[in-house]
Amino acid sequence: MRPLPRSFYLRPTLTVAKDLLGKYLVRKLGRELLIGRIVEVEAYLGTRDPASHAYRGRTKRNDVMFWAGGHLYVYFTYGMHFCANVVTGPDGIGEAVLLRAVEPVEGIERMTKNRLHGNLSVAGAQRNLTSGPAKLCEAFAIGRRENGTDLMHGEIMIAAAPGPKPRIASSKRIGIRAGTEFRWRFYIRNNTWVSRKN
DNA sequence: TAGTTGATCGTCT
DNA sequence: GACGATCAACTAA
Repeated sequence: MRPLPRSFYLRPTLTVAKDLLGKYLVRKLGRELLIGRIVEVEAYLGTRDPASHAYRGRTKRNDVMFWAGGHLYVYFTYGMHFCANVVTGPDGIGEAVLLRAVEPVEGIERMTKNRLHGNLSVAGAQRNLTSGPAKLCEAFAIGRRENGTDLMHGEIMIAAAPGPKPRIASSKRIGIRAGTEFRWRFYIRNNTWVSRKN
């Protein structure tokens, strides 16, 4: 499995966001391989988007958002959770796509163990494993250390996946106060692993 | 089923 | 000193 090339991420952020749906998120963890099919994302458009971490300019926290496309921006929130973004566009613009949910494809046992070690419970069904931005980070063991990871290097990457292009739906973004007028959440229609129905 | 709340801490004001 | 790109447990009806 090979990572998508840098050029994939250097395109307009909304294009990349929709194009990420159906792709594989791949994590090499020692000898184990974790794979999830991306089913839900949100776009954050840098300094022109009031909901974006980059809205008020470059800081120590959001610095990675301003790197060139194809890096991973991981942030800590609510005192306990991590969320992962794919940086998009050329160097210096501060745009990214939040990974909100994936469908587990491979390494489900490892993901379950990772979830048990974290803050969140895996209560009940397997559909709770990766159906939210903090849940998928816990399952894939993505935390502070992974902030700034280059997705070209292979440790964490996004790869092409088999199958037809998924049917895409859009909605308002979740959990934000400003910028609610934009429908920049994209997800695969009728997919069980999407974080909530809409 | 919808709505509310506690947990918990780094970052920015 | 306030609050968040969350989640799960709880309450009410």
